[in-house]
Amino acid sequence: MTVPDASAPPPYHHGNLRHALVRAGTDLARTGGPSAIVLREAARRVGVSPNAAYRHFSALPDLIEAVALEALAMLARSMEAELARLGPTGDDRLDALAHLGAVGRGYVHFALNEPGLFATAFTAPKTSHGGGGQRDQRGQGDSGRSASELLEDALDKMLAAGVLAPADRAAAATSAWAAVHGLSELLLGPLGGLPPAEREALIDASLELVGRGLIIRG
Amino acid sequence: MTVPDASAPPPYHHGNLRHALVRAGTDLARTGGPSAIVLREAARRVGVSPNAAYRHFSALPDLIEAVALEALAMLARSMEAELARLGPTGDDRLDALAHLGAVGRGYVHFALNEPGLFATAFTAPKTSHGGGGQRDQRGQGDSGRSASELLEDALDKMLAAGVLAPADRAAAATSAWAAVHGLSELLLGPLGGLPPAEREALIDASLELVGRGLIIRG
DNA sequence: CACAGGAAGTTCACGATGTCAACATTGCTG
DNA sequence: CAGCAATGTTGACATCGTGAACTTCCTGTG
Repeated sequence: MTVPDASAPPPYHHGNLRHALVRAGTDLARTGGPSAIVLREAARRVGVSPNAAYRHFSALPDLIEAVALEALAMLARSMEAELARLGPTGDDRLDALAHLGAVGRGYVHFALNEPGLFATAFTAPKTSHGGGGQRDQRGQGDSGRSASELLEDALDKMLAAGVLAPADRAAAATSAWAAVHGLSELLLGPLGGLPPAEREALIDASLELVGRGLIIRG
Repeated sequence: MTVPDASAPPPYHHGNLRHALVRAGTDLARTGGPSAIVLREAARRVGVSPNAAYRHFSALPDLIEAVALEALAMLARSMEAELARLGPTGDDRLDALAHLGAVGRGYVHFALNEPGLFATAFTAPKTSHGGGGQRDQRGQGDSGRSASELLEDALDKMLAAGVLAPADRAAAATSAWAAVHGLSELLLGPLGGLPPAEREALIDASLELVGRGLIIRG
């Protein structure tokens, strides 16, 4: 279904090498994290000479960054998926809280389901930011919104529902992100051996702590 | 001052190669993170053949793990340093809160001051845990307590002061750790370009959020 | 419709790295 | 003082990222 015409021989030179390499790189990262992305192996899997990659990427870090962008998009999709299974309760406040929780859950679950890609998503964006005008660096989900934008949306909803104090709004994004990101890393690293049951309980507890910290006092 | 006897020629074979290699590896990690730890270079710096390292480490990951342990110890020391500058206020509750804050601040500051070592501290402990009886895996600070133990101490103090609900005690450690760890990673990664002033404000806000989430309601 | 231009790949080559196997050295122990 | 075992050294390999030069083959121009 991906290939429109299977009978024809592979097009011109290859067709779309760049995309194929990113796919191969993604597969590598999936099982071994960013350091598993090895240029020669990716080329090998695509059936092309190692140096062919240099027609599409300036160097290895460039490929890795492309994979990271892909991973970021998947992260966003995971959050969207969790959002999609949300039923409105009728109470704006509860809805807003649930919204934030879903975003967080989607985040942590992506990390747990795709540890290699998750790790890849957060490494080495050191390459020049180019011009400087663009506020978003791609990596969006199906809704066209990036992971961080989905978080901001959730916080805005809380603000609108009156569960989040305007004064806290600014730091809320980073704090919430930090809590969820840290939890993910911990679950993948030091707390790796945790049984699924305890793990889920911990996720719930942590998300609740974030909520408690954010919610307007009283 | 580090070398007790500078007049004598280097002892037997080398003296204490293992330690020297870990030191060299630490220096490498300091500027480039775990991936900058390269066996041959470490050996080169110590003035020894590459393969000499294999008398002390089964392979590269083994060296990296040793460096990670060293980094963990420095992390603990950073937290201890922050604790040391704490003046008792007379109020147990405030003391407990300040204690937790200091632990968190020591954590984040270490991450910011030693990004490479911080990154190294949390990577690839995948090697077999050996027997299975030992509850602590080294990496202690000068007080003999590891970073995670220092956190637990802070939480116990909060419990004793009545600021932390016993029911929350279990998840508190992980949640607090996650928040602080995530904040550190974010400040080093996606939020890397933040000006110091904003950064400090963010740290304060995040630590306060953790406090708010933990503190007994009311 | 041929053909030049250039994009996309290929082949060769190099230096660096992790690691294995065999060999050399040296301090300690009986 | 002899030999053993720990500690280092040499030599060799496969693999990796990457640069330079060469080859194919699509595509736009006359």
